[in-house]
Amino acid sequence: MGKALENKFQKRSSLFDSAFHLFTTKGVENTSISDIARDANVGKGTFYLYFKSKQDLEAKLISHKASGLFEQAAEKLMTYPATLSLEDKVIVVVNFLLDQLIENPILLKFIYKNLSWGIFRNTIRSAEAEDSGDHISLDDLFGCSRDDFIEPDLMIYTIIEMASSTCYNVILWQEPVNIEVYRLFLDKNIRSIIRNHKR
Amino acid sequence: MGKALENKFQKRSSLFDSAFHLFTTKGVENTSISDIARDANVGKGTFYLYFKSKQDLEAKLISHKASGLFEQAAEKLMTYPATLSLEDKVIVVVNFLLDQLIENPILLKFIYKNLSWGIFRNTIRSAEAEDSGDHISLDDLFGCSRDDFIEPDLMIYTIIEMASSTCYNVILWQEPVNIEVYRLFLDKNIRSIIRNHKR
Amino acid sequence: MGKALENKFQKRSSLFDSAFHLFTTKGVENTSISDIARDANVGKGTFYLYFKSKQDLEAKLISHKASGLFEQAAEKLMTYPATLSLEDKVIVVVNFLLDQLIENPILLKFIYKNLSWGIFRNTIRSAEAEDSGDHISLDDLFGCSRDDFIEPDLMIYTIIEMASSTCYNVILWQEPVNIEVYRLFLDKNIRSIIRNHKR
Amino acid sequence: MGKALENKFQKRSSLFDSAFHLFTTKGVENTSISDIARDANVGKGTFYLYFKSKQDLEAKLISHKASGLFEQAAEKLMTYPATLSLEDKVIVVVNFLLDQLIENPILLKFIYKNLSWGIFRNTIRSAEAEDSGDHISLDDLFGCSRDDFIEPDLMIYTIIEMASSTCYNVILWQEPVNIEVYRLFLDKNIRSIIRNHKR
DNA sequence: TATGAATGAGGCTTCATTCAT
DNA sequence: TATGAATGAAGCCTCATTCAT
Repeated sequence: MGKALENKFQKRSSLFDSAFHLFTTKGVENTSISDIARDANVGKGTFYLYFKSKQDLEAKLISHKASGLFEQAAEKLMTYPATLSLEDKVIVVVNFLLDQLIENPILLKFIYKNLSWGIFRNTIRSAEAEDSGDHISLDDLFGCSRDDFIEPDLMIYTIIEMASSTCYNVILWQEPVNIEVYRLFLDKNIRSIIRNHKR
Repeated sequence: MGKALENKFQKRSSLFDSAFHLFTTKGVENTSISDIARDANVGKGTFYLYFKSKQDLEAKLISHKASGLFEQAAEKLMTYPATLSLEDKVIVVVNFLLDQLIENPILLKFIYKNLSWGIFRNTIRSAEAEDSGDHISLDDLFGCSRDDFIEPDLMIYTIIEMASSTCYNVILWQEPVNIEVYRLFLDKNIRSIIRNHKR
Repeated sequence: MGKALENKFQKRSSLFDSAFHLFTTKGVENTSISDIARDANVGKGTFYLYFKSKQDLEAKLISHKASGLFEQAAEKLMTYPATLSLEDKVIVVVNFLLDQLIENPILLKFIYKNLSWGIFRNTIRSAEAEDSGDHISLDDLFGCSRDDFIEPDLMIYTIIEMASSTCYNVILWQEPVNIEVYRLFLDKNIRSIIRNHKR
Repeated sequence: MGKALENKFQKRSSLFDSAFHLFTTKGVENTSISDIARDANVGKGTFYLYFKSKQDLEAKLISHKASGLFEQAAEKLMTYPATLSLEDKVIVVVNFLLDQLIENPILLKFIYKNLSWGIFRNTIRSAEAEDSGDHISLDDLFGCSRDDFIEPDLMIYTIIEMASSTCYNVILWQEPVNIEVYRLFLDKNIRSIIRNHKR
């Protein structure tokens, strides 16, 4: 039983890995379920035992990858004193994510358009996903100082959207400036946004 | 001759309209070239007289729509005194675009992820496109006060990315706040970004 | 398992039969893959499980049919005493093939231009084909008396080309003479060619 | 009028040239009427003013090219004394054709499968073609010594089929021997065939 | 649970042919 | 006579999905 279960997880994991590899290499469009099954050394029919469709797999894969990122960010934050101001906490998190994506541009390419409010909410806040168990909430991330801000959700939303949408070109193509120059302004802009939301 | 030429423009235009309608209704993915041709009352082969592929049409359509938007924004700006500060000019333009997209959320849905640096540069700055003739430059938009700013391109880039990526959910789903609330903070944030780039 | 394998052979065989029927009836050009699949009571996609393209099927079909013919010729030759002169052996083989094609003009029509040096060498001599296993060599056919002739390959080549290219019109259209008249001269001419190559 | 007629011939000729070029370069199959018209600098509709279809053009082109060859062969024969034996005349003609095809393997490739009894008869003997006027008859070629042979048509047929079908591989691929070796045997074999038909 | 052969709908694209100019 | 835009039938091929083993 344990072995069967292990085997099951292994197959699912293998499908995830193959899909990620193919999606980032050939593009989601040009990757067929056959391709994924073949690459995962799994029968074509087996795919349907784990995922309803390519879209289903794609969503779960994004969720999976994004979860991993945010988890790591949360862990990173733990290493800092809890007394850190929210402003500094956000900076720490954003810069950590930036570092991750700089190191792993393929991951960036994949979750680019999806690492935004929708996925953030679904990934971080919800517990409906099957990948549940290891979720963290927004409040976990930033502590319970929400009362100090006007529209704190909007604030986070704006920061995430701005950071994720701008970093894509900067990291991948050094456009319109390289990442080091960009980081200076990003930090400044984030701090401004936070201040604009202070009560 | 004149008639033939007129007919040609009409066909191309008809294909554009049908494609826009179907893309925004059913999604680009679920729209086939057959669908477009049928909707445009045009033979399937006729499509290929005007576009190389669905991707080709999509790119041209985005460019076409975005061009239109920016042109209108530029015209709008003309109605203001030229002595307006760049800060105010940007605010005027962004708010104009916001108004357009609020009025036309379908257009927003379509150009959403594309109204960014890449398309902005290609659409506004370049003249290589076949749809040329009616392009406007970044300098036309904001005057020649670039020297007053550090990394003015990055500044514009950041503003465009932030505004376009945040407004999507706000306009379409009133998430995480409604557009009127959002506008207050957007203006503040834009002004902060501009100030952060002042020399 | 045995059943599945049997089913597979049956499908392939069915596709072969349908293709042969349609190719000889409507011509290769005018036969679509859809036609073949429909005639074989097989899904269109199934075709591609067995053949890469129509050309692929065509080549395999020619090889298949020609192999069959030459095998039978070889078997026929076995029934004659081994002491037969090469001249007589060739006459026996050619006349056997002629008889086969007279009886089966549709087969003649199909393999007509292909039953020549290229296909002969590829079909008879090579073992690289997937349909391998039942190939016979030129030496098997004629014994090892090659040393008695100048350019024995050229001799066989000339005979095959002459016989195959002439018999087409004669068998199918009785042009310029009927087959019985033709046979008299063919035998004489073949014997002459063989003598012209004798050392 | 003369100019219009000249223009007409020029267009037809241009279409012929382009078709020959494309047919021998890309193959008949892969050449579309559009290709031919474009290559000939002629409107697509214009094609249909001169030919009914690609097949029509192909037949006329083969006829055209083969006619040219045989005409030249006849002219060549004129330079020999009329007292030459038929055997020698045939050898002269065949060797002349061989020389032409050696010099122009592209032409060989094109008319290969077609330079046989059917086209020979249609090209040489018939007068129904639109390219008429410059035809020569079999009798013109060989004089009126037909009575000296049994089945003279079959004799010529056999020689033509043998020579044309064998020379293809020999000239183009030097298979199974090179052309110089082949020529020795070809001449011998032709002479044998003629003798086999002598009364 | 795992497989992969079979399916056929439906996508893309080409091209012969027509016809208004 | 000459053109080439327009057409839509028809071909090729892919692929998500099913199902018997």
